[in-house]
Amino acid sequence: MPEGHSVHRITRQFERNFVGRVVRASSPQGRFAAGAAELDGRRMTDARAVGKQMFLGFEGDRWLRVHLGMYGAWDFAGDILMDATIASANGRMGHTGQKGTFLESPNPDAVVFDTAGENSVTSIGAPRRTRLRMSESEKEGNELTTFPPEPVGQVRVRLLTDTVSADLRGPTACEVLDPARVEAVVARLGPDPLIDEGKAAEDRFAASVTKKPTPIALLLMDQNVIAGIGNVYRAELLFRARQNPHTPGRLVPEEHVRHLWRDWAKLLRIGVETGQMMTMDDLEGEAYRAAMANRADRHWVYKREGLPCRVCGTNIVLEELGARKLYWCPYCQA
DNA sequence: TAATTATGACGAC
DNA sequence: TCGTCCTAATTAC
Repeated sequence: MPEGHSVHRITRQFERNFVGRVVRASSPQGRFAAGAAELDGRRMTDARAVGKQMFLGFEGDRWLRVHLGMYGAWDFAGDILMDATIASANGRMGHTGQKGTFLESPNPDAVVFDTAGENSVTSIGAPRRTRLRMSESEKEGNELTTFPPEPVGQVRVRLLTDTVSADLRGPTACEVLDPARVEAVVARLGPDPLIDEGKAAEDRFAASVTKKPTPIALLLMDQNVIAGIGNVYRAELLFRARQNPHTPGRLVPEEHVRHLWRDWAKLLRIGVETGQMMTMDDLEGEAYRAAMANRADRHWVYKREGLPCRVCGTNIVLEELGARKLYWCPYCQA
């Protein structure tokens, strides 16, 4: 699945191309006909991500909650605005803030057009007529000859403006909620470093981990403990911390726990900026370029079972833990 | 053409 | 711990 970084990127795509516009909603597949009818004709007012959850806000206090699950995807087509500036979220209050609620707080994913400031990375530029699939990675599709394109396959929801369409397929969750139910979903999630900044969020994560007997590898995947981490980032974060995956949370040194939080915040930002799950950011020069170019060279341990560890040469181990694959180096992470 | 796989999550035992 | 749900791309036969 799209881990946290992709959901934040998709949210920004909606921010750029849908927020502020009147949206036609339909369910070509038919399985979301009632929900689509409820949204149809309303203006989209907001687009937010927390962990792997995305919330699209519409006039009249309607929210579309989407979770892509293992293989969900959004297909955008039309004259698409691409490559937004990464918003700086300094000082924003997140959902673990002391006052207010998630929906009342400023949207940390809001695109900031700061042409003069030092946070400005790229300009938006003109829309480009194309197709773009956004899932765990992003890729452009065939040339777009007619707009809107004919729906292909199992399209649960199609959202459509004058210029852009977005087709949702394969979601594990897709439902219309009122604000109270959005708050309830968000309240159950652990902190997300892009929403919950500062020491309070780190403290909350540390407190949650250091009192549990559960292996740290399972805690990192528990969305109630920390939001947005999936199987790739889990394996890579543990290797980067040289942390044994099986150590119970309460026995992991608190400094390691805090390191994991900060490292996740770092990798998440890199992921949102680049659209790649780049977990070997410490590499330099040619090694970095090779890692960016070749997916197989991009990770320390993920999907490298049986291959020698990049640090010590010991074979990377694959084991099942909680019905998911866990990759780790038994020597470096002893 | 069929089997396999996937970067989730939930509910029933 | 298991079964279940969601879909498409890739691989095997």
